[in-house]
Amino acid sequence: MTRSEQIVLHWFRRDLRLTDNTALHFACEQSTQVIPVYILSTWSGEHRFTGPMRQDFLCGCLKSLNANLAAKGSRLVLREGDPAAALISLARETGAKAIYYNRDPDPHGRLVEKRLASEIATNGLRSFAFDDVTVHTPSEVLTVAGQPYRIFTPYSRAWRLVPKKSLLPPPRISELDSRNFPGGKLPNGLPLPDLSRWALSKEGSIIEPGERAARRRMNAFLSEPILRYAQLRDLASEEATSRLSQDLRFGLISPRELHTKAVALLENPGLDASEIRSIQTFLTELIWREFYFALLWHYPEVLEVEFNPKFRRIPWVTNNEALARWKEGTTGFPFVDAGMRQLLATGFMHNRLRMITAMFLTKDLHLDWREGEMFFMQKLVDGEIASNNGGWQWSAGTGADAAPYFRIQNPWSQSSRFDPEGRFIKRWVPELRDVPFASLHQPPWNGPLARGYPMPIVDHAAERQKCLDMFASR
DNA sequence: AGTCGGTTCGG
DNA sequence: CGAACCGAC
Repeated sequence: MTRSEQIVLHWFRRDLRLTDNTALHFACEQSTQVIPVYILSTWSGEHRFTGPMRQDFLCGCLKSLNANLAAKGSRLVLREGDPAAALISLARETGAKAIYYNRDPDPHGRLVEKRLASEIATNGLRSFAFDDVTVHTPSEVLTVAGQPYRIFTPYSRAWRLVPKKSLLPPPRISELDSRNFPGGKLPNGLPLPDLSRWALSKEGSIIEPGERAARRRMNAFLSEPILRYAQLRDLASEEATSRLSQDLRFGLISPRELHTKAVALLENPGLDASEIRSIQTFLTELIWREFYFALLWHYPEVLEVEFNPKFRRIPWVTNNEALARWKEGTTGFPFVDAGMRQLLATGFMHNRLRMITAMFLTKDLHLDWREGEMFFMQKLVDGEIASNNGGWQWSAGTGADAAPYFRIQNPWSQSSRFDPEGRFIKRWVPELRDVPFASLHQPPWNGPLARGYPMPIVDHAAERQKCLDMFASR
């Protein structure tokens, strides 16, 4: 394509940033005018895969993206409905000849791209798609036989050996100025959305959205906490995780940039062994994210069934009362309830608590992991289909390289290991504020722990045994 | 990215 | 008699 007088669209999707954005970079490089567009969804009320917290974060990100574009002399053009139809009609209105976008590797994203590709061909338009959501695409990390990996450790070994692309140059003024983003000439669009668009209302308060806040979090984490990540990340009351999951989910930061910067820290000669181990532990977490994207790419059926065919006939129980108690955080297991209430109040849950609450749902209550998977998607700001499914199947013991079914976390001993003084529990379950912390780590033998706090809904030791029997008989 | 129940070992 | 270790699930 020649650069002269070429108008193109950049379709923003889950890449809500200007920095190191692959499709946006090439759109700017290969055209003279880039029209930035985002297509809003039109559903209303309940949604299987999202909810108010994540939609609210999205609204904040769009507002921030619009402001960042305005600083370059442009603005975000918002349209709605079927992306293929909306993009084609916007291209027709503006005389754009091509649509640039970053691929969304989840099944829904792939479907939309397929429709766009087929409709675009009959409209005299071109599209240019780029890989941007992960450091490596699923097809870049395969066994020597060309098969997808099904076990994490060999996957991660192969992943590390794949050559890494270099980062895109920081955007030059000329690529992002008003010649590329001609604000005055942009077509009209919808106003920036708020939750009323989907007939939702907000409950609780979420982390700050937008590229600037995300970059601040990334730089803060890389400047120091990453060096203690291995020792502290599992402690519930230490805020020692990276807190970057929602930023990767919405593409507020580039996974390549995060990876490159973390690897660069390893070159620092002043590091001691535990600091090196911490950086490597964090890199391993990034690779888990890539592993789950690859699994969902190669095995999209995991959204419906257990990855491991051996466990597709587990008789998961239906118990609406128990499910409701789990959802609202009133199971009588302090650590489980604290995690669930953190989720309800903030749209976030500490990773250790995600495992514990998930194992509690599947191994203590014997409820279907798909119920928990859906609930997490509806509540989590960082809800990512691939990682969420991978995590749930891991916890349920049904997944690729999952926890063996007999590895069952004990919610009482987990809290004594990872919240010894009960600080996390007391923060999120205020009824328990005055309970001596030692009492939080064992089943109460003497009536409720506190007024207004329920007795445990099940006996962990007994349910653990039931679970072992249920799986062993498969 | 387990827990449990059993055994061994040292004070 | 508790901590450390070990195999089984």
